[in-house]
Amino acid sequence: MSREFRRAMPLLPISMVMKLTELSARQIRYYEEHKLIEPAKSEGNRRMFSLNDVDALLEIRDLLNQGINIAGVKKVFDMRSTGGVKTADKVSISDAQLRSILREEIQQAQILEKVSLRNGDLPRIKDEF
DNA sequence: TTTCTGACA
DNA sequence: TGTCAGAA
Repeated sequence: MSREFRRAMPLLPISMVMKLTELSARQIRYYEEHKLIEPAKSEGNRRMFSLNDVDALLEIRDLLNQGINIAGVKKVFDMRSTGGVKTADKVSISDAQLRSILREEIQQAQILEKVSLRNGDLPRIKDEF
């Protein structure tokens, strides 16, 4: 079981992770703020990333590129650690996960649409007075 | 020199 | 998200 141990070893400085993941330091820190990753810290409060962190960041990047937001990424991660879909597909999200997320994305979009409609009504109402 | 945090656009 | 300032 030393494989896992090594993958969990915090070895890389943020500069390396930036190159490995194509992400900016700003983004990496932002994802950390949102608990998507939890890098270890070392001398002088510097972040040290493990290979697992890099993997996580790569997935976060892909998920984000698929149009999923931070909240969605969180759910995917939570679902993996929490419930059923443990191993298997790490390459691509399972259909169930994708649908679950998409469903909420659609709901959000609908809500936004309503909000914008309401805002659009305000000016009209004002004009009537 | 590199990275950190906080803040503004 | 990018970028800047000030500190370690």
